[in-house]
Amino acid sequence: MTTKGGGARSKRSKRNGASPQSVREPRGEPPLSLERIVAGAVELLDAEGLEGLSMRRLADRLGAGAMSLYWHVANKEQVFDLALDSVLEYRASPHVEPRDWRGDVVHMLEDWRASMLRHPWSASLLPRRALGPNILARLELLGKTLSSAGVAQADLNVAIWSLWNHVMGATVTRASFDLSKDDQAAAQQRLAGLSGRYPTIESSRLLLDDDWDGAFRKGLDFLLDGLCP
Amino acid sequence: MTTKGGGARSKRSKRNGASPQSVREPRGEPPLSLERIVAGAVELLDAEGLEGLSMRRLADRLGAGAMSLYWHVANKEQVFDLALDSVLEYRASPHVEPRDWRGDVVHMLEDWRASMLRHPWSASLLPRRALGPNILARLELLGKTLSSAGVAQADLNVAIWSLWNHVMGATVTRASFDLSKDDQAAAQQRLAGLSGRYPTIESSRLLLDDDWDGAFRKGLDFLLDGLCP
DNA sequence: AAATCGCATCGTACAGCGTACGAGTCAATC
DNA sequence: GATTGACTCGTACGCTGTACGATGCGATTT
Repeated sequence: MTTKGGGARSKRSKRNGASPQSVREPRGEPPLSLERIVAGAVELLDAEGLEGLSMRRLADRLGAGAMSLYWHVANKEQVFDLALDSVLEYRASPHVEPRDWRGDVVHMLEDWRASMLRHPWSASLLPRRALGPNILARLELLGKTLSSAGVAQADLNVAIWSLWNHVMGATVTRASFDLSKDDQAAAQQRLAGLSGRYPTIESSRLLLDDDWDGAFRKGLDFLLDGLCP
Repeated sequence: MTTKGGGARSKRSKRNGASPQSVREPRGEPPLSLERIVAGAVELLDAEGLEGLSMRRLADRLGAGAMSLYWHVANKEQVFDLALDSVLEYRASPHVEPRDWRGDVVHMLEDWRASMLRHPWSASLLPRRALGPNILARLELLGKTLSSAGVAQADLNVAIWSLWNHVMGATVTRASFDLSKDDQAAAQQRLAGLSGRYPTIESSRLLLDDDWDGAFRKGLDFLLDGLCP
C-alpha cells in the first residue's frame, strides 16, 4: 500500500449526541470530523480556487489547528480526492417504472457534467487516479443501465469508457476554454493577436461564443446512436 | 492584463553566432534560452512527474541560478504552459494528393492522444486555459480538414468540439485510470475491497484490462459517423 | 578613452507551504 | 486512582515561488 486507502488511522468518533459541548471549543465550534473537513474544503475551493486551499487555511476556517486535520485525513491529496468525490454525488430521480433507458443515461451524464461545471476546480482534479465511491456509483449505474438496455457484455466496456470520456473531455475542455464572460474582451484581443494564422478557427468563432450545452448533447447522441443501435 | 501574455520582458538575444563562449559560463554551459528552459522542463517532468518540477531544480539542471529563469519566463505557470504545448507539436505527413479526409483526422487525433500518453503529466496540465500555438494549430488543421470534407459551417464548431472532447477525455480518463502495470495487484485488491457494491463494474472488469486503444478508436468512429454523414 | 545603456545572471530574503514529531487534554474503562 | 485510546495542536524542518537589488557584460555613444 502506497499511502492510499482508508482515512488516516481514525475510526470515526463514537460519542453520539451525549455531551452538548466539550470544553475544548470554548466558542461552540463543533468538533472536527471528516464530514466537516470535506465540506469546508469544498467551500474553500469554491471561494478561492485550487490554489486557495491549504491545510492551514482549511483548519483556520474550521476553528482548528492545522495539524489536527491529520488525525482525520492522511494528507492534502486525500482532501482533494474527497472533495472531488463529494461533489459528484448523484441521486437518481426515483422512477417507479423504468423510463426509457436512453433518457436515464442522458440525464445522469448531463447532471455529471453540470456538477463539475458548478465547481470549476473539479476539472483540474480529474486527472488523478482517484475513484471515489460516488464516481464508482455513477459508473455502476451507467453500466447497469446500458446492460439492461441490451448492450452486449463484450461492448459494455467500450460503451462506458466512451461515454465517460465524453463527459470528462467536455468538462476539461470547457474549463480550459470558457472565458466565463469576465474576460471576453481579453479573448477578442488574444484572437486578434493571432491575426490570420488560424483562419478556420477565427471564422468559426470557435473560441468565442459557443453553444457548449448543445454540442455536448449532440456528441452524446452520436455516441449513443453508435454504441446502442 | 493579468500577468498572462508574451514571455516576461525579454526580446530574445540578438547575439548571432559571434562569440564562441562568454566568460560567464566557465564550464561550457550554453547560455540560457527559452528553448533550453522548455526542453529542460519537459525532461524533468518526464523524469520526476508534476511535483518534481521546481524552479530551483530546473535551474540546477540547466547549470543556472533559479532567478535567472525569470528573465526568460514570467512565472512557473508559464513553464507548465510552454512544456505542454511543446509536447503537442504535430507534423502532418506530407501527402501530395489529398488522402481521404477521414484518415487524416483519425491519424491526427490518434497522434494527439499518443503524444499526451507519452508524457503522462500532460493530462494534468490540460484543465488550464492555455491555448498554445501547437494546440491551436491542431485545432486549425482539424477544422480545415472537416470543412473541406463538406461539414457545414454551422456544424463545424460542434464537430471540432466533440472530437476535441473525445481526445481530452480519453487522455484524462486514462491518466486517472490506468495503473500502468506497476500496481495491477493493488487494483485487484482495491476492487476486492469493494466486494460486491459495484457488480456491473466488477463483472465487466472495466478497471482492469481494457483495450483503451480500441475503445478510443471505436468512439471516434461513432462520432465521425454522426458528425459527417 | 570614458560614459552610458540594455541584456542577462544571480544571491539574498520573505512569506507560505506540507507535514513529522511529540506533548498535551479529555472521556471512558479497569 | 491508574490506564488507555481518541483527538488536538505547537513547534520545527525542509522546501517552495518569486520580489528586489546588485552585478557583470557587450555594444553604443560621447
